[in-house]
Amino acid sequence: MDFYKRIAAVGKHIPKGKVTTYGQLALLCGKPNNARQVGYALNRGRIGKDFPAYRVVNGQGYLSGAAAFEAPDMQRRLLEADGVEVMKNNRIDLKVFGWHSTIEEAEFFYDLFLEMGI
DNA sequence: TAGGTGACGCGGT
DNA sequence: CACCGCGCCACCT
Repeated sequence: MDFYKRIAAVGKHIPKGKVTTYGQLALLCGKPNNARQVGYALNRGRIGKDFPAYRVVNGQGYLSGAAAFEAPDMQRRLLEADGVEVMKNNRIDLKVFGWHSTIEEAEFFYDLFLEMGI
């Protein structure tokens, strides 16, 4: 299993106007205890330039990776361009903008990984 | 090879 | 809300 390739594959399905979390990506990729590695991979650019890293926040809705973008407010501006409301404290209301993936989607990705051989 | 690190997460105080 | 501790684990020294 190639964790990083899986992350890249899932990233293409995060809906515009929604955000996901490190933990949820790890879960969908089959490693529920590897949320830290998702952050690590993004920080080190291991996923790929086309991956929408700005749509990933931590479990509390905070833009914990904002400092790693080209500009400190880059992630915020990209999200607002998506129609996502970012609060003053650099936080997002996950109840409203969180991507709540379903069991069906989890199974979809499981099958996708199988097809892709990753 | 042994330890330190961290875009994490959860539970407790 | 703010801390804090702990479990987690691929990567780096």
